[in-house]
Amino acid sequence: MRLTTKGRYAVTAMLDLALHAGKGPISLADISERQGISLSYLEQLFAKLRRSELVRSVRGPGGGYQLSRDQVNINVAEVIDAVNESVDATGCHGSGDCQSGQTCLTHHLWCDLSEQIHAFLSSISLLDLVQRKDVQQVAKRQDRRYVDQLIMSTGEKAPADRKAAV
Amino acid sequence: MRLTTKGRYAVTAMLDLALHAGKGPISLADISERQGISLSYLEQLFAKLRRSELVRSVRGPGGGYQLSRDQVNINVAEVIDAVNESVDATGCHGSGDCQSGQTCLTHHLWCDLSEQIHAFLSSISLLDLVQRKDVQQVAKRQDRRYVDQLIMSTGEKAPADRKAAV
DNA sequence: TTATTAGCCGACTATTTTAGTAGGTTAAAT
DNA sequence: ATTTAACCTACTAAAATAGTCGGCTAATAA
Ligand code: FES
Ligand code: FES
Repeated sequence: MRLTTKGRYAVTAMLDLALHAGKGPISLADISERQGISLSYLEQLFAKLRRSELVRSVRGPGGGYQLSRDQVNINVAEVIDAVNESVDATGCHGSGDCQSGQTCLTHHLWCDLSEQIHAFLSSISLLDLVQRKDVQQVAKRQDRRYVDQLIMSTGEKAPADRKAAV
Repeated sequence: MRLTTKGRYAVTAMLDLALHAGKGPISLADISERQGISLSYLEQLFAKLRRSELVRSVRGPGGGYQLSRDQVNINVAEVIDAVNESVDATGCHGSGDCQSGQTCLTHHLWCDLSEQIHAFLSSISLLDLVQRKDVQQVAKRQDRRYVDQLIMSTGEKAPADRKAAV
């Protein structure tokens, strides 16, 4: 079992998509900027998310990604699973044969744990996350920061005027 | 967050110790044999388990390891923790600053998950495991196999007589 | 006393995974 | 025609995993 940045990035990116839904496709460059994730790495993750049919892509200018299902119908467990980070805690992947073909002493414990984690993560939908106060706060901060950077790069306003400009 | 063979081995070995408690110290060679874990690797794991004061060692012939506390007072979470496999699912180790010093979008989700896993694993004591039917069955099989091998290596009985010999 | 047992300790290593980078191709819009 | 942004393959540095190897020390038993 493992849960590293790969799975965390995937969930974060999907949540970013959910938060900015209804404004047309979101480009990976935007997500990269807002969430601080390398663009090329995001591309790899989204290739997997697309293969798992969790997102739809639109090519060309103004293109990007959209959730392929309703937010309430996508849960955290399947996002993590899509990028090959299994939520499985057993060493035998459930088959009960990790000790030279036979069941090891702790197999059932790991099965129970896997079930526990899976039940928890699959009970949480993207909509649940979008509606959380703490998520909304962070999202607000990120959007402000993002707009700031856009203005900075266009580059005609002094830092003190930034907030007024928005 | 990670849960690999390191943590699984540690729990398995500790459970082996619990199952054979009351028969004096258990040598790592015995555990290695029964559980199919490399002896040298076990030594490394037990060095950590000893530092965390989960086991006591007895040196010399007839020596080995014993649980340093009652089975009911050792839980799975602390065993995993002792071998440096954190049960923490966050990327910031709880400090909430993984996105260049600020809290990332999914921080609270991973905190919740960590809490969930920790609550589950710390609610299970070695005694709980020892009392499980499935554990007892596997333990029985392993003990039989182990005795078989002892006889084989002493080597004076034909395979057909093995069971009678015990 | 001497051999054996079994814990203790440090260093070394092959393999795998992670977290990326780099460089290009293709489809759609302006 | 140019730009945008998805798409794709291959490569890579660094870290972690799952060990191995060799030697040392304390305690017991012959
Ligand atoms: S973890 Fe399933 S048999 Fe060991
Ligand atoms: S996981 Fe804690 S801040 Fe990102």
